[in-house]
Amino acid sequence: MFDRINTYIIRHTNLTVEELAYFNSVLQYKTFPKKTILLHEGEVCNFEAFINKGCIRMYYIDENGFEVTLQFAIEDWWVSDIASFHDQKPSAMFIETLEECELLILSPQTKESLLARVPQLERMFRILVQRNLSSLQGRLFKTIATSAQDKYLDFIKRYPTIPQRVPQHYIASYLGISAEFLSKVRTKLSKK
Amino acid sequence: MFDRINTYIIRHTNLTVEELAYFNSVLQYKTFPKKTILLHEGEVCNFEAFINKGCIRMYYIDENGFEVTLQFAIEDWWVSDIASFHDQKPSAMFIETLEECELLILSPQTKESLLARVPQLERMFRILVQRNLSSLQGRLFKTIATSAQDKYLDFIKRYPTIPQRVPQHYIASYLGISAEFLSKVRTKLSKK
DNA sequence: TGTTTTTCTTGTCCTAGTTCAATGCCAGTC
DNA sequence: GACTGGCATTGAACTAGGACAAGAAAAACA
Repeated sequence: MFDRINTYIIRHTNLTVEELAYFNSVLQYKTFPKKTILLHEGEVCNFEAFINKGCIRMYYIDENGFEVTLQFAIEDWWVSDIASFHDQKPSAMFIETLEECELLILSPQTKESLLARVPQLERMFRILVQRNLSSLQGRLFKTIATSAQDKYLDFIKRYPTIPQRVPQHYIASYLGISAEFLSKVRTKLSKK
Repeated sequence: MFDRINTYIIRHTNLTVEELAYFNSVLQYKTFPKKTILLHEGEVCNFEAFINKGCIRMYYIDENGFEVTLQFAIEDWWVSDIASFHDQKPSAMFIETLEECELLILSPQTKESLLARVPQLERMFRILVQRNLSSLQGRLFKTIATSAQDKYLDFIKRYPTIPQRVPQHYIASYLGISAEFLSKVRTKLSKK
């Protein structure tokens, strides 16, 4: 049950055996069926979850019902609306399972006490957020500066396993293009 | 010289007087003229700087010379390519002063030893990055989901002082629209 | 002060991507 | 094994915004 996350932790920290055991002891293991909404817009996000198995999507919806996928997350990723989680304020996004999921969950309280007891994790979480920030910066750049086709090619290169796991129109909403146009881009590419 | 940053630190932490004094002692104060490039694409970013005075722009340039402004930063902001700074790897972005600037600078080494000596700052920097991440998420959403006009209106609402300080075509490149089109949006708005 | 450089505006034409609507295509599921 | 509801594809008509060019205005500079 903790194999996957422990491998992850060992790669990113040098916790002692005791610390690791303590870490495991505060995690809450939970499974969710496909298409479960874990976080609704307007709710406070009370989890930071490590994906042991499954696939999750984070997205925004505007007044007109227009959807933008912020992130797909699969095994070994952490998911949370970190701002909502941390400041305990209402979230602007949705988080939804796309497959049946096994998650290892931290609540704000357990994370707090975990960080107090194992300060080294403070660093790990900071680095995690930094990586996230940096890749989001790069993505914003690409979103603005490159064509639909290039964004799509870049996407399948960066996340080669995602297209097999999620419906194509979600990928379109990640790239910031319409589902129809993504389809047209794909047929054009396949003709080459 | 340290008034501004100390006010900032006091608001975000509860350092002791000694810790604060130590923090001040490791900061390097430097001034730069307008239009100085502080970080060039391809270089390793060796600073994390608090802006005591001035205005700075972070941006990307693609192969065709197309520019995207990632961020404007003014007094009380920290600027750095955090991924490059932290991992000591080449940056993909430029950082440039738009006005004469007074900066308080941390090098990777001083930041490292600072965090070791004042662990509370680890938390402050993590929160800083989290805020950054969260606002970038919101921005990506708006970039994809809203019209040029709405993006511009949102921008001047969020950053009311920036338009007086930076050329308009940089704002266009922040919004992801052409300078010409921003001009057209503005004349249309002023006619109403 | 005049000169040079940078920034801003305006118009025309153009295109990448959207919207809408129709059709076909599975994968469940009763 | 027929029926359903989500997905994907395709086409036609449309539009937000881009590219280019040329001038006006405003800063910077000496």
